[in-house]
Amino acid sequence: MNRTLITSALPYANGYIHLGHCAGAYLPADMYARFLRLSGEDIIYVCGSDEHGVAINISAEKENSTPKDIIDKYHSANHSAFQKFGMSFDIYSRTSHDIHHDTAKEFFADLLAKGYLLEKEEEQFYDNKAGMFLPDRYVEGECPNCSYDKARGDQCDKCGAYYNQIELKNPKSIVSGDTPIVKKTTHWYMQFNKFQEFLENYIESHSKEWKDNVVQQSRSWLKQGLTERAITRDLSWGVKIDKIPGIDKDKAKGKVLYVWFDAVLGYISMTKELMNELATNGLAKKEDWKKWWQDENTRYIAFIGKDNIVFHTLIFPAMLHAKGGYLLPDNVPANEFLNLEGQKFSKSRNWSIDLKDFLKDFPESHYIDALRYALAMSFPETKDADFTWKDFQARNNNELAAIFGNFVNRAMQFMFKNFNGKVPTLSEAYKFLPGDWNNLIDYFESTEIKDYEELFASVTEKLKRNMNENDFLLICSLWKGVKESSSAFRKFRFRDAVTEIMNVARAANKYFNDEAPWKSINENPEQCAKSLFVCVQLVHSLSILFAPITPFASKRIQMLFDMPVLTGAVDYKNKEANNWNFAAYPTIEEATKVMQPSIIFNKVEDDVIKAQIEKLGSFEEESAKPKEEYISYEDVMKVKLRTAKVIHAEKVAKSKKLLKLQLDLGKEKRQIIAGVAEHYAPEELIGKTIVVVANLQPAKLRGEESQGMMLAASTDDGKLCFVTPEKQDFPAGAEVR
RNA sequence: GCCGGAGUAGCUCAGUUGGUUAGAGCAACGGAAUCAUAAUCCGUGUGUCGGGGGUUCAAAUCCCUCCUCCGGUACCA
Repeated sequence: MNRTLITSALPYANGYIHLGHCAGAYLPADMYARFLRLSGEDIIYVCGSDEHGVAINISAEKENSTPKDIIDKYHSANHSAFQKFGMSFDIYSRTSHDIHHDTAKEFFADLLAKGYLLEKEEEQFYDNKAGMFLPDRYVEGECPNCSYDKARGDQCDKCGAYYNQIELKNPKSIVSGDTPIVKKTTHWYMQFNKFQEFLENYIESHSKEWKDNVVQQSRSWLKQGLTERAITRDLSWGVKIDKIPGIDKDKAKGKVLYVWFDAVLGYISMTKELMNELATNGLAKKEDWKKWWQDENTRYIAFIGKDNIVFHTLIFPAMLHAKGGYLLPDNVPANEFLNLEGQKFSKSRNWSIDLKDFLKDFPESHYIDALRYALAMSFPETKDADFTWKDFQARNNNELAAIFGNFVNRAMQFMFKNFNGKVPTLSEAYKFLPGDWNNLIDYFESTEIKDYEELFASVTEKLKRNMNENDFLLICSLWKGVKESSSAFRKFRFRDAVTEIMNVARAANKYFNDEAPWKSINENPEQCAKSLFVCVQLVHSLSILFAPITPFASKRIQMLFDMPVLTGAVDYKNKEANNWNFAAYPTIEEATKVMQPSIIFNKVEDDVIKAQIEKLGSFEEESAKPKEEYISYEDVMKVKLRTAKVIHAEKVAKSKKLLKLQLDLGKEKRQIIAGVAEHYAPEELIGKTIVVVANLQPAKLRGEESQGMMLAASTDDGKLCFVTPEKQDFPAGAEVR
């Protein structure tokens, strides 16, 4: 039996999952997992919350709670949303568990012992009052580059410059508000440069079968050359390293693993956790996690979004290789990004659909199936794709409900009304049909496919004794759908797989039309019985083929028959059967009792869609207004604003956003570099009177001196307009207050 | 600016290593049918394959150049 380990990128427990995430790393993985389970493969699908990192600390402080509260909140919210969405994780755990900490520490200890980690002493800010070092965003100060006074420790939000935090001017600890002191601290660096050649070979050995975007991005990183990267931080929240064997306890005190180092190891620790759980039920041994991570017969597939590529193609593989004995990903099928109604997902603009919100508005399982289907049909497999509500509606109404749902409904209703709720019994004239159907599929299976048409034409009359052209064509379509979808799934071409499956439902509708049982029920009841017998097989087969996409609907359909339900869900006791290929065979016996069917997919009305579209971009309740801090009158007076007339404006060479403005301030002339080139053409500005900050410390931008700052209003979504005096002919150089 | 990616039918997208009249689904139009949620089935495409140039017997596909869009990165005082 083939063995496949599947993981999806661990969602960060500091926010809610939205549809973009689902389309990127989760739904494809779930479909793949369900498909493989239905194909009789031995698989586990592992995922969970990533619960460490500075951002969680900061959120906790902002919300006046603890990191534990934050991760509990988001972990349980995301876990429950995923469950309702039909995700078939074998385990959805969290990196805050002890077993994870132990696993991460073991990796660290081993890499340390092997000499892959470098200890480096560096200067960092230390808050005496709080008694802690101040990593990244724990310190604010004036940007050394642009003098912005709320610049963070690692990067300035305003100008985007990166620098070493001790370069900040007037630094302040955001913990105590005190001015921090500079103190020496030790951090550990992983020497990724030592794996450059190994990783180049690794990437090139997969360059043919991996997606282009994945290979390209990995190559691009390798081309720049891998460098040493810090893998520890001074923080109280995370995997503590001070008790690791062989480490200097004093130096390691107060240090935790940098989140990117520990998060990817979550896949391993969660696998261990799963095996421990299964062991308590006698379904596995505790040591079995090694089978999944170290046995060469296991394939490892890591599903991610494109933002995670290098972590899974370079950094994690380097870690696994350094540790030794571990499998590297066989494939990293990264999706591109999903847009929403033509724009990027954005929480701050409320341009987003959180999974939990969808589930709240559309709690019925058929809507969840519809969402899965609509997303699957627009997976960003080769390029960024777009999700629109109208597309969701059309996919549901015109395809899922009209083609698949309608076939199931018309066939089952007809049978229920005309055959007393039982699968029709075949008459003497059709008694060979089930057997020949089986033989036909066996024949197809045993033949190499060059051309479907040719293959189908090669079937002799002997193999289809009781079949007419309709029966034969339908069986061919079914088998082709089973084959082609399977091959598409294995190539991670999910949209193609779903299309192939939908084509089977189309063929089934055509069969029903061509056989016209509503006519033959009177003219030729024996043929009518046969038609319905065939249709019932198709209903069951479709429920299996659709299971990776619409597991809830598949379950409802299969519940109509008195048979085991097969949706590719987690089931450790029934692993062997290859139900995927079995879907091509007739499996429902004559005279089987069937339950009364009901409509499977309801339509989505226009007003529902309209309401959802209107919700986008608007905030339901007034979000708590950010508290503006008051400043003193003196502070205001410190800023000298003056009117200025633009004499000349031109683009700064080789820059996208910068304009060089020559200004008349009455008594003097000045040059200002302004980042407005994307909003104003130079000639639009010439002659305008604007307002500038006159006493700003001069700075150099792109080699040009800038002596002030031009006032402009801007919105979160990037609109910008400059501020002008109400009377445009107002004298230049006038003070503004 | 640099590095990636993209630009194909009204819409959403396929087009594998260059090879016959460029495809699918949806929408639109015409027809058939009335078992079924007016749901189905059949038929219907004059697309400058972003523009221009080049290589080739042959280019959506390879090369050059320009334009537009999206990421990342470097300049948003």
